[in-house]
Amino acid sequence: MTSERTYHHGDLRRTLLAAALDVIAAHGPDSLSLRDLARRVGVSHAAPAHHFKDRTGLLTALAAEGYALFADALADAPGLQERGVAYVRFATRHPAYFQVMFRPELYRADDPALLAAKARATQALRAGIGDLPDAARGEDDRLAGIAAWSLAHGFATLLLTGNLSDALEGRAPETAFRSLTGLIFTTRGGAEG
Amino acid sequence: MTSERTYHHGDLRRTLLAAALDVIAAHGPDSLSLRDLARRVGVSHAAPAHHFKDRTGLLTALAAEGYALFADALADAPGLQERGVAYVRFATRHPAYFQVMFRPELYRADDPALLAAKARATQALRAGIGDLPDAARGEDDRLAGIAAWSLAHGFATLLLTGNLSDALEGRAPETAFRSLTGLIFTTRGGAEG
DNA sequence: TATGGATCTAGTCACTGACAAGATTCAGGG
DNA sequence: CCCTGAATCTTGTCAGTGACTAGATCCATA
Repeated sequence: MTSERTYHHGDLRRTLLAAALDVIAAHGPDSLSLRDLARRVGVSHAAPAHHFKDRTGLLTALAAEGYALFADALADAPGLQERGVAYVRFATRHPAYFQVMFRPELYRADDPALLAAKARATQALRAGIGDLPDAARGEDDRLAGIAAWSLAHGFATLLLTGNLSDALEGRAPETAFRSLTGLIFTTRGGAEG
Repeated sequence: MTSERTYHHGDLRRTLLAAALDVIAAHGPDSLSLRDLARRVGVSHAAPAHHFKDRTGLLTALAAEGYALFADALADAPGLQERGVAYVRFATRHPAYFQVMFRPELYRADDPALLAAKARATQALRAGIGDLPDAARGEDDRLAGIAAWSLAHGFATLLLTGNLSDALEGRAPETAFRSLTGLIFTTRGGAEG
């Protein structure tokens, strides 16, 4: 498919997304250029526009994909603590997705596909704090949920920005996060799913 | 000074930084353009280069200033919990500084002035977890320090990206964060400075 | 094999960051 | 008072980018 070049690429959309992930993982979302992407893939500079309309469109597609994968990763994790670990693991394994997802100014936050995937991820994140909807929960449970989210998100973010590299001293991030949460949440018995 | 326009601006450097803060607070660091900045201030498009060399230079200066203000804000806060509240308050009051500070790809992380300011902020952040250096502390204290940092940073980051707007339901962020930390850290007695 | 839609190319425009060369202003010494 | 050097700012230019338009090519299908 990709070896013999024809006029029609075959799966340009998928190829562009993959290339974009590479670039973002290596140099961040800011340095992502549609023209550079087109050059890498070997198409004209305007080809990406047909699949994504514009740069924001491509990043919107990436964010939607990211939220879908994120929801899967969270849903597979048993218990609150392991869901936090899965959160951190996702950030380290898929830094490109993660960075785009949490920079809403990069994409169209009202995109239907993205909203659906994000809702699924939010759902997976909330599960286990209590299976009740937000409104039916106690104030403390809601705050604890925000706390757990903040803890995982802060750890992941600091990690990706290089702010924990010396503090961890070579420890695996996931392991450090697991023992860290154990330290905090054991007294409240928050480790059950 | 600013009313009567002469060839020499008077304090162009300061004026450019202020304008940059406005733009970043309104539209994020990505949309910051040196040429737009020059237009706003009323100088030629190349004038900013003399003070900051390039775009990265301007953002480096902003980050350094931000870390200095951040260190002050943290140092003024009594106790670990209030230091966390100060962390969140800084993020909400100075979103432009905060965003730039925690996106190291935007600036020159090896800049001496920036390193000094950042070291001061790190010092202020660590104070109270234990006045010992990292290496002399117990494993648990070190992890608890990372946890506290992650919690505050995650909360602040989620807040600025709009991810907590519905979860907080109109509550003041600082207040919510205070009760949230109280919920978690009370059992460990981590509220003393 | 003809047709219409999907996919991709080529050309262009305004904008940006970076650089180079020159103009203006200021401070200080003769 | 003028002269000189340094600091500050302007003008001109170049390559790279996102976005848009028109047109070329290919494919399915009838």
